[in-house]
Amino acid sequence: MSDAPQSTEAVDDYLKAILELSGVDEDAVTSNALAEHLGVRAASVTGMLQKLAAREPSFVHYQKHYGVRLSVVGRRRALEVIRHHRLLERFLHDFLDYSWDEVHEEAERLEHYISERLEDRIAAKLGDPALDPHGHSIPEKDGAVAERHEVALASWPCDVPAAISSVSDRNPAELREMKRLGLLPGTVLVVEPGTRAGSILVRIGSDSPTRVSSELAAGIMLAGGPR
Amino acid sequence: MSDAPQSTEAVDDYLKAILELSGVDEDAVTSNALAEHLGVRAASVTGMLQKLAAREPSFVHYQKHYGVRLSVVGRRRALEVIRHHRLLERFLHDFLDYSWDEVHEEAERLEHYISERLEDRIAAKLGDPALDPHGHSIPEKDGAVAERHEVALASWPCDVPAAISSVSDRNPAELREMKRLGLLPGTVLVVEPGTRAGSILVRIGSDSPTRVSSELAAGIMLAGGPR
DNA sequence: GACATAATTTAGCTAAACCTAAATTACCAC
DNA sequence: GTGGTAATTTAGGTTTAGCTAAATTATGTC
Ligand SMILES: [Mn+2]
Ligand SMILES: [Mn+2]
Ligand SMILES: [Mn+2]
Ligand SMILES: [Mn+2]
Repeated sequence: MSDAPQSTEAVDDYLKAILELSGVDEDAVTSNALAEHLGVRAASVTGMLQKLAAREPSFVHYQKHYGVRLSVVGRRRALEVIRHHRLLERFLHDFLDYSWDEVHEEAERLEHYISERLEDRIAAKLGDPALDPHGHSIPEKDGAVAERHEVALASWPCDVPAAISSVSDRNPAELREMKRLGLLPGTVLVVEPGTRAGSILVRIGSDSPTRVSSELAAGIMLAGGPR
Repeated sequence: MSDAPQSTEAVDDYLKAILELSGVDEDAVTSNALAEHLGVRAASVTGMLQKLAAREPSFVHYQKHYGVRLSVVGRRRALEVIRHHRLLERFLHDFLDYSWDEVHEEAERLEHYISERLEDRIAAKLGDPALDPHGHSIPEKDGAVAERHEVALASWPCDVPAAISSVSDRNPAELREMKRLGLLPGTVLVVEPGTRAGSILVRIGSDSPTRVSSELAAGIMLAGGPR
């Protein structure tokens, strides 16, 4: 029933960015990295980090000149917004005929504005999905996240089969290209020895190998192959 | 492809309020009426009206001390937002199990943030509906609005049958009460002579008459009965 | 025609969230 | 340890949208 939103779109986006950039080991994130990721100036980041640290309860632990980490509360909110984002992507894709390169932009805005009720109804309609259309796992309502070991395609060894576990949803053109090449979550592939600087040679099933540019490969994450 | 939104949530809400308050004959709307409707101070309204008038292209025609009217552009945007609102209400109600007293609040926020694409997909999914769950007509994509003659229940003559055409969606408790009493859009009723100050006696079909409070009645609009 | 009252506007302030330009600080090399 | 460079913060400014308090304007009444 309370009407005062606990956070704004900008705050949400900072929290998500800190979570994403801090990685699995939850390193401190630098102002510059955040500025780059969010497309704002470093000075603006400093201003926001000071506010995020100052609020009660605090969303981050911030040490001037040494970077920022999420507090428990901040992490909780970041995961909530990511849950919104991924549920929305799944919903737009499965129920409203969005293609997988269209969902991200729409979800990026709406994630901040849907209520708990809508979140729950969408999750129910979808049957509580575990993954979004790009293979990213959807945090549980209580903030639990499925642990997964992912390795970038670029650093996967040759001749060891692996399945694509997820792909970056940031660039629509790249997503269309991945789809064209058959590089979808779940696809099993083998990296071939013919790797050159600037591209990687990849075989899917028994087809002839495909050359995947480094930019495209950078967005592709693998899980250990079928054992 | 352009990313700069033409209006903000606040601007949208002012435009909608001006449209609603100016009525069918499009009277000028006073600052006080807007302040009341929007829940802000009259001074804030003046400030906003000056901005709405000053922008290029202007959203309103504003004469200080004499009220405000929508420009063609402003009216166009107001109708666009109302289309979003009513499509969202219909969608939440029909596809996501929202009850008719829950839809308004959610739509009130989301109406400002859905893209043209999502608007179109929702409309398609619903089969281009003409009415929202409260009986209000949904403006067409080109801004056309179906003309309807509506009369308040309070000023309808006795013993002349009429159908409920729409009900106010502003108050969830009132909506639940209307539903309990069977006062839904499409319901045919007759006003009985037993009208007292504070309430109206209404007969639905061949049931025994129901007493409807003035507050509830104030939200109920009728169309001419079956001829 | 002058006044009281109500409606409305102006003036000056606040909070978010951004910006640029100018410090400041950390840290690496020598 | 002293510099130099890159990273970061501070200082000061903008825009949007609200606020309060103090004018100002419109208008109905005598
Ligand atoms: Mn976002
Ligand atoms: Mn995604
Ligand atoms: Mn609104
Ligand atoms: Mn409605």
